[in-house]
Amino acid sequence: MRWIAHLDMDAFYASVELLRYPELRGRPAVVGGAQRNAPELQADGTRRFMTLRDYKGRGVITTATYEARALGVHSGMGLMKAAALASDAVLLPADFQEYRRFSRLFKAAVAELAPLVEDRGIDEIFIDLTQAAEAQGGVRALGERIKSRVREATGLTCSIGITPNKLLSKLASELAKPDGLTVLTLEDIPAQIWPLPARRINGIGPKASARLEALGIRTIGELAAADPQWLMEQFGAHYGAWLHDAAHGRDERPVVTHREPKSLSRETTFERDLHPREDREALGAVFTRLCEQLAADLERNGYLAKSIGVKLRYDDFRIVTRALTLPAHTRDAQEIRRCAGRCLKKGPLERRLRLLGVRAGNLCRADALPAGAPAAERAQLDLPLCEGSK
DNA sequence: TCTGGGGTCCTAGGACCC
DNA sequence: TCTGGGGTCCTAGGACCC
Repeated sequence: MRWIAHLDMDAFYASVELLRYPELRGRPAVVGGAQRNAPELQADGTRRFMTLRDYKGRGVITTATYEARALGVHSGMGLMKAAALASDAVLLPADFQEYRRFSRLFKAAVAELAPLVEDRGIDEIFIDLTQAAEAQGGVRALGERIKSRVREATGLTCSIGITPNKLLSKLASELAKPDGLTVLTLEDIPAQIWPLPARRINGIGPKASARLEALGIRTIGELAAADPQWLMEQFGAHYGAWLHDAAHGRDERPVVTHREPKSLSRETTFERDLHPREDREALGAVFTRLCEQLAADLERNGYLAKSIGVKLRYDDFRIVTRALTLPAHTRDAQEIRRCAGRCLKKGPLERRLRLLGVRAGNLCRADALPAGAPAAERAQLDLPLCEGSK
């Protein structure tokens, strides 16, 4: 029997901003948009904040304070749409460097008490508490200690769910937000989990939940009661079987403390849609910059890529991807640019583009190329051709 | 008032090889 | 004239997550 915790920082980006601007506490505020919205200091020493009313552009909300959520705005919502609902809400520019700093702080604080931590992005982790809880007075006591340590280290609150697996813990952490601690056992599933909407399960998104609803299934309990054979007919063997297991709270996935990235990418949405031919110059400049950023990312993280791809989002929001595999691994900006250019030529180029992205896939660690790697790859690394590597 | 940026995994068809 | 079975790699799209 395992004890797995899911820890979720409460309104993370917005809460980090409130540490900087405590005068905003209690006011609806959202994080999103670009750097140009930074609050300006006035002559009397107070800060003048931009509100959603003042915003013009294509940004979305990354995080909303609970006060802003009460007005109906939520992450992922376009800022222009949010302005219609909460025009007086303060708009703060996203400062990812600062969020990453706080992310490292809270993760380090947790690791002091329980070292088996799995990263789930900037503001979430899974923790395997099975060993640590025995030595530290049980799961609930350890959960409380983790919350205190996170608060000491960051000044921020988090919500924790502790159950026998990841799937249930992810659900449980949301049950008492913000600043909550929920411990569930398998016996609690019917009373605590089955009444929840099926959409709350990690892995049931908008499409699947709409299809379930059309089939008369709204709650996790209704999903649990559905015939597994029938689910497999409706959703395919793999996903259908998973839906059945998930609804019954079954999940054996381990907590994984380290993972190698499979791809790195850079993309940007233009302020106005660009036409591949009419705006060739502007598009080419952006394209080159994305390739240079991607090359720098590969270099900084110590990876080489063997496949390069582009992503195009047209003005009608349709997405097309094109990719090519290289003869040898690379992290050279010019080579990436050439390859991405060839990919771009494959895509339909009649419509205006809203977004352009470049992706590096098929990664390998720069220090892990086999000794017999082709000369071109070794030349990239400035390694002598005769020296063998491990 | 149109909807960011960075990822993962799965599926499916075609090429190519034995 | 008609027609195997398996395996891997590559490409493209789509659902989903934070």
